[in-house]
Amino acid sequence: MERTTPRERRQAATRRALAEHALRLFAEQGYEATTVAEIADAADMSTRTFFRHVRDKDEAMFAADEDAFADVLRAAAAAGAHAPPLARLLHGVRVLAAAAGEDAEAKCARERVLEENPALRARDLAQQLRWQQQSEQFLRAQGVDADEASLAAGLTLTIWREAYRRWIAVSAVPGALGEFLDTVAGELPGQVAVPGARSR
Amino acid sequence: MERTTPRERRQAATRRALAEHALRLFAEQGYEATTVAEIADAADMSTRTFFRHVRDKDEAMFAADEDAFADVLRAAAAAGAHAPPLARLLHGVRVLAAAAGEDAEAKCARERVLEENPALRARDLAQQLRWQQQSEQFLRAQGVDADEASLAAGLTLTIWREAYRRWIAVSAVPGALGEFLDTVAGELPGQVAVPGARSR
DNA sequence: GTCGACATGACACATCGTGCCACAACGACG
DNA sequence: CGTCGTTGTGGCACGATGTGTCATGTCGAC
Repeated sequence: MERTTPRERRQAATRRALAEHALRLFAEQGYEATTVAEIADAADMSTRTFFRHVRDKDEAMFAADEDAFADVLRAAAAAGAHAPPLARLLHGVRVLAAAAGEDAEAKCARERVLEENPALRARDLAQQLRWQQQSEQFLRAQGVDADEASLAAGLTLTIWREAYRRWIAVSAVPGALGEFLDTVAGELPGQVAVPGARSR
Repeated sequence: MERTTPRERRQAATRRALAEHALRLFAEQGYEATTVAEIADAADMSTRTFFRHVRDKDEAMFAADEDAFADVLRAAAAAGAHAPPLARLLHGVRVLAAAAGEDAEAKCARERVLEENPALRARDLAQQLRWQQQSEQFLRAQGVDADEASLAAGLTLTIWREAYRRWIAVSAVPGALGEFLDTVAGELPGQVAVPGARSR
């Protein structure tokens, strides 16, 4: 059932507000030029309280994403254990694709900020790695072989990233991200068919 | 011909020394517990000079890796433009596998440090992304279609990471990394064959 | 109304990273 | 021989980040 307490809801709202203000300020005046005090001011809190809600300045921008991934695994579980591991995970990330389509403008702004700030890009990649590891654990919990689970999770992330890249390249046309996921997944066999294991 | 000036060689040596001391100190006493002053002391320089050789504390550990990737693209170019894009890049990363086999202990220590410090892990991922982008540009310069180049570069990185993970899992047995590369590449067709593009 | 758990603020503090100036080594040039 | 410019380095001050600690406020339970 997953009841959420008022306290949890209030904290989630605070994180969402922090993420919005951080993204806006970073986009407007740059990451380095924005101080923690400014973000905290925008969100009506002291800097000390700021650091109680997010670990550091970087995390302000990603604070809201933390909770977005549980839906992916829920959808993946709904795909059923009869499907191939990669297909299960792909079914899950379609949920993420639908959610991203909701606020395409924010995703573009976010991507511009990541582009210009290697530190934030690094943070983003680290978050994706955590998602990959959670996906791998999910598959293993469903009985998938360890190596196969790891590779499938890695491939899923690669497909997601490539589809996302193409989606941003076309200015995040609503709904197109899901189609790109299918397109990229369809290109995989052609990529891997020939080279393979030249086992000596 | 690529002649290196004495100045360049001296700076490279300094970066290598910084990387060794940083990795050792991070492994011994932890990343957070190690101050810039300690690393600088170990390398016989002031903190001010430390920041003239590396951008920040993180980069101290990665300072030596910067130059390692050119060899990969050289080897990839040697594979010839008749091979499929993925095969070309895989041929390149085998060079990296051979180099990594030289100092397996250092790679294990490094991996332990990365494991325990999300900030360093993030930095590592960002470096891998830069390599991926350079690989993509390399393929495009060879006439490969943009989307195909991007996907091939992403797949290569996924294969590398999975092979590297398995190599570390067996305590970096000398020479095994190259074999893992072939193994993982050989598993790809089985992973992608079935799920593919369920185009509606 | 009182109590306890929790959120917040204020202050001090260590550390990080940079701007600026000073000093030393070294070669070029008159 | 002396002066200049370049390069590498250290010292110092400073803004900014992030944390420990204590004090205050808020809110529900009783």
